[in-house]
Amino acid sequence: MVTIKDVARIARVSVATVSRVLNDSELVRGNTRERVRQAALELGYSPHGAARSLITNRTHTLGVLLPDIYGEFFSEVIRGIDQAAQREGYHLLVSSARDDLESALRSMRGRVDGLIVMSPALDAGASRRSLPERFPVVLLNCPPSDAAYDSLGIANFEGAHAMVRHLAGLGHRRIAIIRGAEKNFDAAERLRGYRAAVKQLGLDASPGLELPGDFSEAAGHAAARTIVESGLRPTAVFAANDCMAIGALSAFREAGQQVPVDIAVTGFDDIPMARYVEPALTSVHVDISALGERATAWLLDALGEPSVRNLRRETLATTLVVRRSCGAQSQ
Amino acid sequence: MVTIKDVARIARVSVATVSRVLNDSELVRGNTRERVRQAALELGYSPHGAARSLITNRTHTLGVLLPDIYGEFFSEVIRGIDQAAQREGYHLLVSSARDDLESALRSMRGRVDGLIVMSPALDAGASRRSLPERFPVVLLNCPPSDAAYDSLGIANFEGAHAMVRHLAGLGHRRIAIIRGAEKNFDAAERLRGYRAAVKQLGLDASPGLELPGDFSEAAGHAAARTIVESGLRPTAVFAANDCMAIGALSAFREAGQQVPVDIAVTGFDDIPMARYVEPALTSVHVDISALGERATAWLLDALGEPSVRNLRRETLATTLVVRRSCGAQSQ
DNA sequence: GGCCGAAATGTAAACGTTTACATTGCCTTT
DNA sequence: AAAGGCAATGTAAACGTTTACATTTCGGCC
Repeated sequence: MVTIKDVARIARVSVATVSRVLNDSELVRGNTRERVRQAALELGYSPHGAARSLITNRTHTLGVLLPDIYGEFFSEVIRGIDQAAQREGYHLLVSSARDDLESALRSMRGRVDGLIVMSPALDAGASRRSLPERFPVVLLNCPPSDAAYDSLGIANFEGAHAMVRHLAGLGHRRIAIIRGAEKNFDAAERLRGYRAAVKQLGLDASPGLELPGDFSEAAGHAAARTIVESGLRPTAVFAANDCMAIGALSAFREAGQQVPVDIAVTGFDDIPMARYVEPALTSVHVDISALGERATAWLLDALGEPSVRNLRRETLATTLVVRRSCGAQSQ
Repeated sequence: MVTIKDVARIARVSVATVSRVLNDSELVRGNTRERVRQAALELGYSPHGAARSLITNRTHTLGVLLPDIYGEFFSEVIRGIDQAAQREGYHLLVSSARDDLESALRSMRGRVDGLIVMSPALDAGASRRSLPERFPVVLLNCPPSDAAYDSLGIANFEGAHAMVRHLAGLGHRRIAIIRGAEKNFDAAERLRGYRAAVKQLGLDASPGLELPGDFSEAAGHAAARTIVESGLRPTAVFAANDCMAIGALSAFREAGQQVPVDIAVTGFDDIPMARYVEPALTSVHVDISALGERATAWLLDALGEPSVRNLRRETLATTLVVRRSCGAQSQ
């Protein structure tokens, strides 16, 4: 392994000079600068990241902690993060730590300059305590907490509320919801938005209309079957995410129910697939990659000025995307 | 920042002993072991990754270099990698380096123990030369090269060949192909498979039946329009990936052509979306996450025994998935 | 020509670990 | 009781950088 010493030897200078050249210091003569550059190139030298990190206390790496690496959502969010990070020359240390956030966090110490943590579990308070005190962290889609971290999320409540309003506007009075995962913050917020709208608009509010789910396609399928077999007879079904909506679509098709004629179905997230299913799915659009980009921007910001800053807390707006599955005429 | 020295001081032992405890060395008495554990816990100590890497020359991190972080393919492959890596306690340093593989590689020096590189560009020979000589690397979906690296890919040729055979078996004689990106290895192989099958089965082989594409949905849409407007009149269209097939589906629908009655459409990759489009897409299934898992397994293997091993080279089999878009009765 | 200050370069400490080697203490053996 | 051996612990060097500080070089000025 070729080190800075080798370069120094070849260029006939001290290691300090080599280091200076490589870090674009001003105080080295053009002459020697060239000699060093040449030597480095010749030897195919590139500095040892760990050694550099040790002394500078900077890794130029951002840690990304996700509950699970799965599906389109993850893909999009990490794309946004990567884009923003790469622009500033930062690397990404990615880890899916559904089971053990704590240990994942520990093992990232001394490896990253900051963290983007997505842990929508409602009871994650404990693991969050294991974050170092004054370490730059941005929370993604996390329940609001007393913790002193920047926090970024999406407008779950408002999105769900808007969706129910939209359905009500189409004349629906009995709207069922397929709930998201238990203990999931996003799921809880969407449910809250649903309930608020139902109450506000004076819609039918039987507890039976709230079906359990866990964000999986299978759960959507099961919920739709329950609806078909029970006597609930809702005229519309709002699934807490698109996957479940898609599962519901196929269940209804199997049961011989026509969507949207017999029953309207809508989702949440507007994943790319939503526009391709049959019928195309009405959903709540979330700009997922923007979420990642923004989180990264914040984090890099915080890295720049590690002084005490006031907490940032923001909720990204959502927009209703009307397609055929809800039965509205507008395409 | 709490270091090993602090722990040593609190536990009233030397740093060596602390280190030994933390690395599960046998030669420390249960008594002191407990004292150290206690102190570490109390202080919330966790070892500094960079410092550790510097001395051990191990980072416990795998580098993942992708041409682009985009869409389902990436998501799946990285999921496979992550799964396998996590099992062995390895981290993932992910980077999308479409533009500058070279610099991405350099900046990973001293940060990773091995690399998984996916660079399907046909002219990537140059950048590959910038890989350190005897460094563990697994190439993914790369053109075969003289380079001395393990290489893992998918059976593009065979998959395309099988698809054309399948279509021919349904009675099609004029089968068009929407080609993948120029200079892309996978694309070239799929084209080769198409041509071989066409020739072997004595199908119509007009050059006009080979339409340009770049793996994007838009390209598929454009190609389908060309087909509709030209006098080519193929009875089946084989798109080199599912995205393009989906684009073609929508173009045909807009043109009032019924799939599969008027024209059959098939794809490649079998992304999750394929089964949800209307009509469900016949495709060539590739187990993408298995690709990632296997690559990781190889890499970890190589890390274990850095002696001279013979090169591994493997091609993952594909399977035909018949759905409605090709017009076969079998569901 | 000697001196001064600035510019260029060198020297060595520091970063937080691991680990080879040295030291200590204790038990067994004679 | 002395010697020897082994288990437990300590000491310090090493890893490859960066950087504060020391030293050298050099040009210009008197």
